[in-house]
Parts: sequence; structure tokens; C-alpha cells
Amino acid sequence: MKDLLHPDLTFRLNGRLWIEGPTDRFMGIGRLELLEKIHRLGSISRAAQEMQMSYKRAWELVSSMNQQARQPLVSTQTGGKRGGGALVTPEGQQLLHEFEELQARFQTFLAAETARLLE
Amino acid sequence: MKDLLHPDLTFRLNGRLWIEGPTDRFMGIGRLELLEKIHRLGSISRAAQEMQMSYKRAWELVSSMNQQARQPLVSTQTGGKRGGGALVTPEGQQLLHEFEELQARFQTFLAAETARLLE
DNA sequence: AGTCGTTATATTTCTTCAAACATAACGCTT
DNA sequence: AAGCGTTATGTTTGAAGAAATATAACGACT
Repeated sequence: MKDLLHPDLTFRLNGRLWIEGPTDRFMGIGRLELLEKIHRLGSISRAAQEMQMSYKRAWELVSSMNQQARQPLVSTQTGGKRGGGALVTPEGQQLLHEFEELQARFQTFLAAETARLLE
Repeated sequence: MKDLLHPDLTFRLNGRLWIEGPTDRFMGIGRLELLEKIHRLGSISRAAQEMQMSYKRAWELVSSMNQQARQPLVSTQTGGKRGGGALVTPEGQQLLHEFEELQARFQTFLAAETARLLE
């Protein structure tokens, strides 16, 4: 493979994984990152701004995930101390872990295939 | 994982792989399919119409691949018998095979992870 | 009561990307 | 010489998605 590629350019193998439902995506690398930030920051809006994402988009992603889960992955509160907030439920945390581990196995796969193809 | 998902919906794990250069994508599932059709049909335009893709887009993909390869993967001829045509060079055919095999290994990976996650 | 930061949601604007359209050149075939 | 199907390329149009803007509700805190 490597002998087919232009010698002046550098190439890399890349990829994405996601879980899709009948209508919407359910989980992917972006949603995973969003969940992680909500968990860490306790707020959808702060997670959104840390991802350079509009609050609206972040909220829509959370809504989509919650609707497709058996029980909410993120629970929210309007008003109150600090104006409200959001937290990742135990179910959400479990999903977070499992999908993170899947991502790690995928990275291993990518590394092995990269070695096979490009080195 | 399965116990986290809404019981009325069906989910599946999916993914994509590609090889990227510094500026453009070099190879992906769409480009692979295009190469295969050009090889089979001997024409960019016929390959494009079989993929429901505009000729222009197909041509741009071919051009991008050729520019990033050491030697052309598709060679073309304007005019002549049948008005011209295109063929996949030996280098292109080698790429075709290798990337197809990579895709097959990826499908195996996906199947294994699906069993792990969703069954 | 008023302020604050957040969730929640609708509407509008912008941008980006794909599709559509148009045109020329090429070389065999008739 | 004229026609055909193809490659090759520029220009215009359209559609989808993202971003921006706006507004309301909520509940603690001052």
C-alpha cells in the first residue's frame, strides 16, 4: 500500500464508530465527549462552550440521547442554586464507560491496521 | 449496554474507515465503490450513473485519488472508440484489493463488538 | 422584588456543500 | 464533415445543516 502513495505526502488511517437507532444516532464520539464534559462540569451550557458548540445543539444531543435510552442519561434542573444544572445519571455513566472502552479497542484496531498498511 | 437502550427501538453499531492525506481524503468506502465500478464498466460516467452520482463529482474523486497516488490509479482517454473511457491501473487494482480486505477485517471487528455490546 | 445562571425552545440568518447546468475538446465511426 | 459518447472543467442554483438571535421559565440568593 505504502508504495502506492505519493512520497511527498503523509497519510493516516482514521475512522469513526457510532450506535444508531431507527431514526437518530444514539451514541458517537461527539456525544461521548459531551457526556464526559457534562459529568465533569455539571452543566450543559458550560460543556457546550468548552466544546465550541452552541447550547442549543448540545441540548438537542442530550435530548436525543435521553429519548432513546430506557432511562435518562442526563438529568437536568432549571433554576435553583447556580441557576440550575445537569448531571450524568448512573446509567449515563455506565454508557460513558462502555463506549470509552469500545473506543479504546477501536484505537487498538486502527493502530494494528495502520502498521499493516502504512509502515 | 443493552439494558440502557429503549426496549421499543432497535440499535446497531456502525462505523467508517478512511485514509486521509494532509489536505484531502485519499480512500474511503465511497471511493472504493467508485473504483470498483470504473474497473467493471470501463467508464467514469457509467460508474457515476450507477452510483446515482453526478459525473462531475465522480471525476473530482478520481482526480483527488490520482493526485495523491505515486502513479495514477485510474487512467483515462478522451475521444476514440466508444468516445473514450477509463480503466483502473494495476496500482489501482492493488489498492482496491488491499482496501477491500481492510474493510472485511473491519466488518469482523464490528460484528465482534456488536456481539459484545448489543446481544 | 430583583438578579443571576441555567434549562428549554422557536425563529431567523448564514454558510457550506452538493446538485444541476453549461460548454469545450477529443478521437473513432459513419 | 458530421455525429457520438466520453473526459474535463467552470458556473450557477438549491438544499441541508449549523450558527446566531430571541424569549420564557425556573428557583436560589441578596
